[in-house]
Amino acid sequence: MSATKKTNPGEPGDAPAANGSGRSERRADVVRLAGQLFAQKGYRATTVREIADAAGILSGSLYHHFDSKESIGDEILVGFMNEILADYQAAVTTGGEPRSVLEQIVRTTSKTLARHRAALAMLQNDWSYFATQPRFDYLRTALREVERTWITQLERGVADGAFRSDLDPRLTYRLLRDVLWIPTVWRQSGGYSTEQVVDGFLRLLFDGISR
Amino acid sequence: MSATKKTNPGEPGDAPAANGSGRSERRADVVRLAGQLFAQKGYRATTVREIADAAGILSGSLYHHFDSKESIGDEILVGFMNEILADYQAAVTTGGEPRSVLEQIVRTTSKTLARHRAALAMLQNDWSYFATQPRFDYLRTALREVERTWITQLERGVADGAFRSDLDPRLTYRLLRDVLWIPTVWRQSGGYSTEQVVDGFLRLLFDGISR
Amino acid sequence: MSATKKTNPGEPGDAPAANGSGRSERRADVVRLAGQLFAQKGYRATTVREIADAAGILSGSLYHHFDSKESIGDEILVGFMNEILADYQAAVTTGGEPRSVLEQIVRTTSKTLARHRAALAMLQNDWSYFATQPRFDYLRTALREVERTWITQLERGVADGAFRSDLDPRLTYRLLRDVLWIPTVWRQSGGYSTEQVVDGFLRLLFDGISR
Amino acid sequence: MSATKKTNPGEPGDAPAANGSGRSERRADVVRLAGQLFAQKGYRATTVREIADAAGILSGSLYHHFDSKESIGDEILVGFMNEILADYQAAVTTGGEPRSVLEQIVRTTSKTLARHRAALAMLQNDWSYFATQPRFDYLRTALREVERTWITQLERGVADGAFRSDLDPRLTYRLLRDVLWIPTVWRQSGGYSTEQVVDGFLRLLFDGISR
DNA sequence: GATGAATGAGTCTTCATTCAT
DNA sequence: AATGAATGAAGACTCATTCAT
Repeated sequence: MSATKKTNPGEPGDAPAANGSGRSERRADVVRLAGQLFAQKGYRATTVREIADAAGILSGSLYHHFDSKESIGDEILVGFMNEILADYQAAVTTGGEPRSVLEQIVRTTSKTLARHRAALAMLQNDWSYFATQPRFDYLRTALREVERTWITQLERGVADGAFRSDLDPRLTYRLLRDVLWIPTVWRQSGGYSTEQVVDGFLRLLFDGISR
Repeated sequence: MSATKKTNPGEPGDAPAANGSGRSERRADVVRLAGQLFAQKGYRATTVREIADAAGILSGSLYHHFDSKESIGDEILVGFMNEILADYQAAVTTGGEPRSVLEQIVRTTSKTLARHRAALAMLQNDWSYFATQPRFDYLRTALREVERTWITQLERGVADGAFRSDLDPRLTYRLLRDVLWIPTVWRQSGGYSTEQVVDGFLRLLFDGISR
Repeated sequence: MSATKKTNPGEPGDAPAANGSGRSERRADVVRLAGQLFAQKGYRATTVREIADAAGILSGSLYHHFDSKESIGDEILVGFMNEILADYQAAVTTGGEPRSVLEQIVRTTSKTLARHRAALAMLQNDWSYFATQPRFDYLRTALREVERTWITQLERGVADGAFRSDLDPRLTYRLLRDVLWIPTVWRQSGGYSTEQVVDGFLRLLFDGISR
Repeated sequence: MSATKKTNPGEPGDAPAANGSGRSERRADVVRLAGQLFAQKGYRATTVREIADAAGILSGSLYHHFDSKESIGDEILVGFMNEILADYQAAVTTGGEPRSVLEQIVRTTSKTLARHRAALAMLQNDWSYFATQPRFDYLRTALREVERTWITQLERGVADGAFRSDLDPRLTYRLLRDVLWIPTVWRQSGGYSTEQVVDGFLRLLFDGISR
């Protein structure tokens, strides 16, 4: 969607012989390193100097690869969001029953979330920042899509009798939402495997804690 | 606990021209105003100049009332945390059944949270900052206390057969935790009254979404 | 028109007792000093550090008085342009004959130009910069006004027979324009008094060099 | 005069795989492209990266052809100045009457100016820069030569009665100078042909605007 | 001839804080 | 209590230039 790549001056495909994998190892290195720092200290609290230090170069040299700190953040977030949206679409496309659609969503996104801890941490720590930057509009768009999907499935479930008839889909999603996104659960699972966490969550979601 | 009051050394409360009412209206004013700003834009993203502007004074003049920006944040958070802890202790002291203890916790803290939106927003937006500052250790302490209480009550409920026997108290708390704190739910309830939100949450907690 | 004044937080007139002359001596000092530097080395080539050094403060301290380097430049240029426009309007308002209107314009603006050497130098050295900055739109607006005035007076003169009938007002203004603005003439007159320069110019303008 | 060519030491013009046509097409290309950029945005405001982009290479590769950005500017200005000086010398060498010498100067240099718009724009936009760089001393030297010529011819004209006896040659040249150099007139003539501009200028110069 | 990565000095700007008045 | 001026350290970013490949 966004993600400034700082494309080479020439036209794409201009390089004599393509370099297989990706633009540059260094570049990918920097993104990964920056992601770790962003996750630890937050996006805003991380300085470009720290990123450069981690990469073993001078801060000015970062701008050889990216045209701003935002571009780095953007690159991390775009990749993450696209995968999440794909997870949702895949689950919906199955056309399964509401309960199985939601279950698939939780199971697949939990894997995606685990692979993108940096992005997750950034969203939690610096949401108030990203939310105001036009460049990151796609985040809000994606979140709306996620909300729509949940509400739709909850509504279907209420309609076909799978879920409680007194369930308020919108309110329920609001209550759930934060559990879906909050990193602490998915990040440091504190001794629990991802499986366990997911199963626990699904049980809680469908049945609550009562016997 | 913390909260630097900048009391003139040795003579608490006897300002030359003290005005009956309290320490200082100005001071309370500033804290309230700062809280609003912190809630809107986050603690770190709010500058002392903005706080001063809101109070109608110059930024340097703030240092007459507080010895640092941290002191203001501290004041806001200490008050909040103390009330929350009191809520928990009150609920536990009743000695009621686990389910009713948890219900009371949810019902009373929801009111406290509503009264301290600024603190709540600060914790969400700038947790990564407060978590690293020794001065704010009491936040982590309080959170541990909260966790201990939930786990204890969940364990009691499993033991006495009120909750599912396969319930993992620690994991369940982790899953729940974020819902307890995340402001979005309690803040702008989007058309729902606090009552409705609390009832919805309790229903979800105890019974899940299935019919 | 523009010129960010960095107005005090409170409402205007909020100060207990007005401080006679102007906002601040320091501020005026900085503007003057900056003007000198801008005139010598150009606006872009002058760094805020140099300005601060000249004022005997640190570069960051400049931002107590101005909110950007541009604001300083703006302040210098706005004052200049307003005076120039006033000169033109005054001359036109007399309703005199074209020749006398133009003569008055040259005579009064020459004095204004002498008083605003910094602005003049900035316009010459960094026109290509100011011309592209939306903030400085008023410069282009003012220049259009000046052009309109000259062309109008030249047309009137051709019409009433005071000027050559084969005179092309627009082309003539274009040829003249630069003489009107270029600092070198008005700045270091190299031994000539301003009077002499103005008289020489008017003679050249009206009669050329031929006998 | 100046203009670093980066000739391989000692062996001018015998590049290993020299290609009949000239030193290098690339090199000439870059100079032309750079000239366009300099003319548009000014010399200092143009970055080497922009020049390289325009040439379809990376900025580092420019240093294969030139040893600095200055060298490129130098190359452009030297060529221009040499032609201008040649124009002046040719006109003077005719030994014609002052009026015809000046007329020839205006007519021939106007063509040269039209061919070197980039150089002209650079001198206007960045004169304050070139004027301080020792490397560009030749610019000032050339300008002095031009001044000397005009003053000499004006003096001759006053002496032989062709020009007004009260004409001050030095002052007159100062007034005229800027018209001679300022690009706006010669560059975008706004609907006028170069012929028209030159004729207009000569008429203004010799006869002024009065009837 | 060109690439791509890096340098290093410098740019404007921000902001919590201090302090004489 | 408050002002107004200043500090100083840090922030993101720019750009001409170098150089191994």
